[in-house]
Amino acid sequence: MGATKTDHFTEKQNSIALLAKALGHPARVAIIEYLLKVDGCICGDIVNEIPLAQPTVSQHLKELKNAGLIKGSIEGNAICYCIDDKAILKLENYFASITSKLRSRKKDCC
Amino acid sequence: MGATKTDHFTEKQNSIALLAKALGHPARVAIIEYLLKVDGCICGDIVNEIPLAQPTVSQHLKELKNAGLIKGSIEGNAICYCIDDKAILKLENYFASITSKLRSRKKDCC
DNA sequence: ATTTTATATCGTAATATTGCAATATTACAT
DNA sequence: ATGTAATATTGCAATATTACGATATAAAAT
Repeated sequence: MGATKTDHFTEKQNSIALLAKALGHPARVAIIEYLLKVDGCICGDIVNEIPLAQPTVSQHLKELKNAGLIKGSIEGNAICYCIDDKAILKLENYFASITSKLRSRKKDCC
Repeated sequence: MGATKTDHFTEKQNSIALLAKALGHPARVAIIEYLLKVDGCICGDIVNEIPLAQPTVSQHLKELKNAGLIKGSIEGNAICYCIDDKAILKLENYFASITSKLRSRKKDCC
């Protein structure tokens, strides 16, 4: 069938999966890292930094935006994209809570 | 064409994307959370906890294992799965380094 | 030896993703 | 008004993912 059965899982599980999925492609990881490197918004030139054709980059940007990982606002004839801190923080908190639970684990395993 | 161009990105970008992709499905997030809840290895009964058919769960387990997020070892006629701490730690560190850079960001944006 | 239990693999259908050429849109500059 | 630059959308081909029934495997229990 091929369509994810999101209705069987909790909202939190779905939202984490959505964010993770958006970062599940190296081009999108590279975009995030580039936005981080330029320290703030970036108007234009993302396309030149990512080794993929312009429509493909545009599509990846759209997916990052849909997932809430980046925000974009029109700035003249360019577009200003930047990381949405909240989403990254959500991921950090999630993994931090997992590692904290792992550290307090009693049983040693595997 | 539909095949990810991994060769254009750094190894780190690819490895983060691989881990993120593995968590890019709510069933796999649910599996990780269940392994966390039972505090250690879990031999059997993962299938009963995830609302999907047994072959589907088995496939998701395989993907988590391929990505290095879980380890599995045969334990009689059952199989013992548990979280691989290193992978989760890698993700936590990655997002922590991003948020730390975000916090020290000069420009306020968007 | 046979049955049961736990898990994996195969085959396959439905759907999603990836990538890009072609084209459209939109704002700015001339 | 026309041209240019930046980005988005459309359409499509190649490939990947998701899900599951059927079947295989392998250890434990009877």
